[in-house]
Amino acid sequence: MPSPRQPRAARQGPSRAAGIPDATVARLPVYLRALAALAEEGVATVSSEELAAAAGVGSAKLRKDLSHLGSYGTRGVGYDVEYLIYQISRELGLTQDWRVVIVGAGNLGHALANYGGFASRGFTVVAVLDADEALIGEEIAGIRVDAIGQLERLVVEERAHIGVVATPASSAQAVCDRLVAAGVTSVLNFAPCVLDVPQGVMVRKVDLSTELQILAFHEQRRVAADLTTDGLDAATATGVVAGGLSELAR
Amino acid sequence: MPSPRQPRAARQGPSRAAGIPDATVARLPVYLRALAALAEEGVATVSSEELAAAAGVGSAKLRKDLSHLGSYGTRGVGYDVEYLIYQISRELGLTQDWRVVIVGAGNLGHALANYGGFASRGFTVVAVLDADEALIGEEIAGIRVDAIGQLERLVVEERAHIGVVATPASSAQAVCDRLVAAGVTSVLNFAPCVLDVPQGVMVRKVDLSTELQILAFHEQRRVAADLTTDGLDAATATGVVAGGLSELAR
DNA sequence: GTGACTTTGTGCAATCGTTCACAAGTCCCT
DNA sequence: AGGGACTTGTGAACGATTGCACAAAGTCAC
Repeated sequence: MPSPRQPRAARQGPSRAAGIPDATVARLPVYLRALAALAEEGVATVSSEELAAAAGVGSAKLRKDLSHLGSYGTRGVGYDVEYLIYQISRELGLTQDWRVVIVGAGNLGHALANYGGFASRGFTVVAVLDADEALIGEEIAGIRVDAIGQLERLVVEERAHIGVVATPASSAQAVCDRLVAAGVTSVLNFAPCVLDVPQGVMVRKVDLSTELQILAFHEQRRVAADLTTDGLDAATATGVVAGGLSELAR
Repeated sequence: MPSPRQPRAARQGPSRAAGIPDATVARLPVYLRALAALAEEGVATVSSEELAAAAGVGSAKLRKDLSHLGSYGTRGVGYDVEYLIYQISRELGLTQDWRVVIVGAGNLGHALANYGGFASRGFTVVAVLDADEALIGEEIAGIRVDAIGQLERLVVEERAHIGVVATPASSAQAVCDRLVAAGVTSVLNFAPCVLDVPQGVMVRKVDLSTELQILAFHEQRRVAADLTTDGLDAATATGVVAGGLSELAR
């Protein structure tokens, strides 16, 4: 049997459909935030060097990223802050309002619903849902917590685009399925699990535990390197690590 | 050939020092979680195909990732679940306990301190700090909230490795500086801003707002595509987009 | 022990992303 | 008006990551 064709389903990768690389898209919000801070200070124009420093990237990368949107800078001068804010916002789709449903009103759901950044840039929380009777009726950030049973009705009535899953992992997939069935096409998942979705639905995951584990990896690596300090370079550290592995190589 | 040696620049990128690519490290926690779920179900061995499906990646990628840790599989059979859990845990540094300080006991700090995933895998919250007098003394998940003034003392006394910044953006940089000065070498930043740290300190950012904006980009892209391909199936979306854009067209 | 079957580990090629280096504009000063 | 200083936008080199295809290495049935 020659290569059992992958059923193409549940493919995370969404879109080189239009010419903006995913890596660039992921950085645009950072630029936008840096620009907003500059605008706040009354700065009218920035060079790629300055903006890059504020965003924590290299200037060449920043210029290439922005070049994917168009030629919005002026040579010899830099970028007009307000104009660039507008262009990036437009590209990201922040000029329209996106309606968000949050499922799960536990600690995390509370934090999310109260998060100021939501409203600030075109995102409106239209519903907060939970399965726990005790939470239903509570008001979070001016929004009443509804029963999970209202999910389908609210998604349709409120024409929600984005669903936020802030439930325990055990119910995340079921909640996600219901969100998608009701018409949600983008899901932001805070539950520590992989969500299966039909082709065409976009999922992004925010995972505290994963981030901590990545930090732990680098901490451990640092400690291993420290053991070999005093004039020894990284090559030696590599040796030490390899030695650690060899302990189990047989 | 003059061989233009890279000057070992103080890049953010920390570590090709040892052979594990960053992209692989970022996926190891996902594999670990999938493996834990399998172990829970009593599964003893998995093939790369099965594990890859559970983790949402391709099987070739998974095998290449695991090959960076060593040869822990058995050809013709697959991977022993328990053994692989142990190996990945060890590589990630989860076999030792990492002490975590959380700064900010607002909504997010509460959620983080209560997050079960912390304790489950080698992470111990040793302190929760806040500047708000009203919160000090409160107990979250069995830990008393201390005043921000205790930061330096607690980091040193508790020998904390990792700092979690869950404060407003306005105080994030100051808090981060104090954490680093006190001896923290890894920072997990939830505040919506870029943190400057000295060379050698690792920062990772978790940013809700960024994730939402990335989703918005793809939503917008999808809607635009629907306009060209589909007929008037998504009449509502059509109206919304046209309206949203026209509002800014002048 | 043998042969059929399964699955890993990996060289290779293609793709994707980053960095360098510089021509082409723009502004300012004289 | 012209020259010098500065900055963008981008071709090209480089490096990292992904996906393919298959030999090597094991298991299982008999």
